[in-house]
Amino acid sequence: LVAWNVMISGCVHAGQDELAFCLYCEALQEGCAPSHVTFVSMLKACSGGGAPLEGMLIHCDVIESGLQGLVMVGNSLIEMYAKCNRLEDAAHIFSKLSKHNIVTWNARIAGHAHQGYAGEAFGDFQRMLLLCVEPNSITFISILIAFSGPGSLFHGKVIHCYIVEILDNCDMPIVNALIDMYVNSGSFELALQVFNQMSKRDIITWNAMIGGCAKFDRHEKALQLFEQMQCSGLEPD
RNA sequence: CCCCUUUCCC
Repeated sequence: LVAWNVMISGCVHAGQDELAFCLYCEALQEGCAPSHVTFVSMLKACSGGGAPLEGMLIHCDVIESGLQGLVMVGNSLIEMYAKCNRLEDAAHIFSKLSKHNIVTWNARIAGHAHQGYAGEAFGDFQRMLLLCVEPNSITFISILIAFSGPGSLFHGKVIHCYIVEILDNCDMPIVNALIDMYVNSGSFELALQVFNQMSKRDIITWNAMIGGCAKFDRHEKALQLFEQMQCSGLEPD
């Protein structure tokens, strides 16, 4: 079983979703009982390709296996339905899951955020805080995605302040998400301000900021940053 | 083998 899981998760990581399906079917035909690891990988394969029908088939197998109560499996089901644009089904899984951990909340917040339901995402965020679930980096990134759009600059700033207030040092992915939020919310100046204040930058930081320059027609600034990036020793990708 | 996340592509 572990051998099957290694191959299946390997395919999913490599983006070979259909191959993962073939292997999954073969494993079943050989009488192998899938484990929660198998399901997590297979549900990810369905999310990646936006394959709700396959996802539902896997969901049926999950129920048959009796593993549907495991929080990891539930989280993967929520993610799969959210990525297949089926937020109602994701919500249904969420409500039936007795144990919600930080990943469960993050999956829901990210699901709402990516589909433009900023209010829902923020509501989830507030509810998890009320339940005293500690937000982590991924929570903050997900809520920033919710407010990455025209007209949400104010909310984005509020979240930014909140993050600064409760975190003494944000890690790079959060700051990268902040830059992206400001770019998409229409404030090039604030994005640049955050960028300039960073002590460390990775390739995503540079890409986000250079892409931001392009969106605001600041081509000379984009070129300048591009050169600066290479001076800092990073290769463009 | 082990669930959620940020740039770009789609």
